[in-house]
Amino acid sequence: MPVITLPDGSQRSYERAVSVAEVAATIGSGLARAALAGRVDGKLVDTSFVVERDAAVSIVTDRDPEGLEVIRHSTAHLLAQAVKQLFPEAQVTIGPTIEDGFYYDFAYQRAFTPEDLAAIEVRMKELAKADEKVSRRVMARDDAVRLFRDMGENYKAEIIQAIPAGEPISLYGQGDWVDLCRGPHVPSTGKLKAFKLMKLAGAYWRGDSRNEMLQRIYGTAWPDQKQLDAYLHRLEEAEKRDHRKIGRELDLFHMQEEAPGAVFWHPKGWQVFQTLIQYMRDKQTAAGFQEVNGPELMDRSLWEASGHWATFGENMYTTRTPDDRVYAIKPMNCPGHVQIFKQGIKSYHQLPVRYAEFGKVHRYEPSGALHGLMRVRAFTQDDAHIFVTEEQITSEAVASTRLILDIYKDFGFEDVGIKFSDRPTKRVGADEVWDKAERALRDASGAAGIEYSLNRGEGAFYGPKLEFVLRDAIGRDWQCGTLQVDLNMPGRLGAHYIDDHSARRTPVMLHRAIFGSLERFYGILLEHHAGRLPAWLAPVQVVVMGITDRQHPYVLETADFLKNQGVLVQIDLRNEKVGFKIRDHTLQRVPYLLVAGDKEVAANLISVRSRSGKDLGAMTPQTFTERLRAEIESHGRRTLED
RNA sequence: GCCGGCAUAGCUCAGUGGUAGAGCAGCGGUUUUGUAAACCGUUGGUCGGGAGUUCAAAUCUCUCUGCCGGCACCA
Repeated sequence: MPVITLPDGSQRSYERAVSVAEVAATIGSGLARAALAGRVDGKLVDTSFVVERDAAVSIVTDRDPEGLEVIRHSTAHLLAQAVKQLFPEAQVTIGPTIEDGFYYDFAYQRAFTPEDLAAIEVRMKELAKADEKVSRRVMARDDAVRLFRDMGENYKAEIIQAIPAGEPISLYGQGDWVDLCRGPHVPSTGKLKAFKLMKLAGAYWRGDSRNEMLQRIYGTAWPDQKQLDAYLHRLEEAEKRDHRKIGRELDLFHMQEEAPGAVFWHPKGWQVFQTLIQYMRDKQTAAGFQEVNGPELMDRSLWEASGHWATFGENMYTTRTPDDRVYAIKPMNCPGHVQIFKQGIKSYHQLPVRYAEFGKVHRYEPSGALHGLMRVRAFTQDDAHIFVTEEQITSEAVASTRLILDIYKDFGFEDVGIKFSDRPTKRVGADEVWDKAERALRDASGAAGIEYSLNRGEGAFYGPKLEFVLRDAIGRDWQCGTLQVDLNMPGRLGAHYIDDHSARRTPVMLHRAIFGSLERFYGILLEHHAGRLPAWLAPVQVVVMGITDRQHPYVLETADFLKNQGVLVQIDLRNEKVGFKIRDHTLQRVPYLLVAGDKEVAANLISVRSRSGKDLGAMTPQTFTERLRAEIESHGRRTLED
């Protein structure tokens, strides 16, 4: 005689044990139809789950996040069912849900083609339309292993084998198809109304590159067609802000096959790059950093001493010179900075020593990893190394953390996540040293009052790190900044300072980057702003144009004035209608367009239009410049449009 | 690096074995223009590189390179 408590607190009692579906039906027929799963005392279950004693029950529908999960998970099963019907030889493996959808990995003797994908989707729609009942049953582990092995599903059998023997295994079936699954699943395939297969890809079995490659089919699923369409539209919008496309359209940079993973910066693109560097230079100088510059090429012996040769060697470019020496092109700036630190004798009075470099590094990345500006082989780091005493670690780490978060705000990134990466398998230094370094970084995090998630085994080979992760305008995460405590490399490279007892001590080195890779940060900015860089970053801040060629002298004069005030300005004297010029420069995402006709010339004014199409009225060039300067100094927090 | 796809004019893209195309951009001209595309004319490509099949290859095959989407790796 279960008494069931619903989410609104109301209670219903039943004569006998009831299923979740029956509970839904007694509440209302609409809810019964919408029920995808249930939550019984907090546990997610199928609608067929039978409640035998008093419990808190809620009905999960497609309006609940869990409901959407269930839809996606069940759609993954539907995909596998369709694949097995069309390609009986294919073996199933795993099919989890992911953000916005799901995937399923299959082992099959030949590659699936885009045509196969279309056929699979058609079959999925047929199966959904047939509205087959989804049933759940439980069996002992070894029976399940035997069942799947008999079906020729060796991967699945391997997965189940890994489950502890005592645990019962739940199987889900629909029509002729059965799969191992924890569930829950929709009660019948007819609940799956809006899905689409997205792409084919390779994926290693168990995510290990030493294993064979399976074929992964990605799909997306939503409660209804409208939400599916909205999702597909979002993808199209995201494609429009692809930095590679924007870079070409705005003539910022290009890449070509003779220099894979390296960037050719065009004049406008380099202007932005320089703005980023200058901004960071000013911030760092104010924070007590000194800019240095180390050599690109250093002898192999130095990289052996630093530990790079052994632990990072396969990512390094090397060159053999006519005198038969082997040099490596620097993949990191730290060894160079240690050399600078080592010159002369450093006293503890001088610490912390803060060296910063806009250092261009080269790393031989796997060809498949390259991706526009986001993943390149030649990139510039805003790399700093702070040499401190052990006592200074905390205060310096706290100061760096503050600086990092402060700088991200200027770029409009308020949502910053922090990860703590501890010792990796491939590392240098004794475990006691790592214990100490990890403790120091944890203490510093505590002192800075930041929260982080743990990223096990992802530290650098020389020390643990904090990683700062930005979330961009379309919700993607990008790891940019880093702060690392290094108790290894200074000693390996023979750095020391003299302490207050005239003794030689090895300094601790903090590695710190804020942009991380300037190239990548630039790409993130382009996508974050969809190319509409705020005026303080824009390569061309203003275009001045006339209506006819009568205004040309005034246009030139105005542009000169702006230029002398430090504004990045271009003129447009082309023989075109003003509408054409407005369109052209708007597409180029120029923040402000200044138009001069006879009226403006007569009154010494300029008409101002923003790239968003807003008419900001006529003002003197002087007023415009002052307002633009205020916008630039605020890093776009206050604009002319406000 | 691995799996799959793709590579045609500056850009976006047609062209599936029989003389390489369109729109935009560029160039020349006309037009002197008031806030997202005036009009007319016109230049431009060893179809990513190499090899092969064929009377004939942008098109079929092999191979190399690069790019794209994933995986693995990672800033």
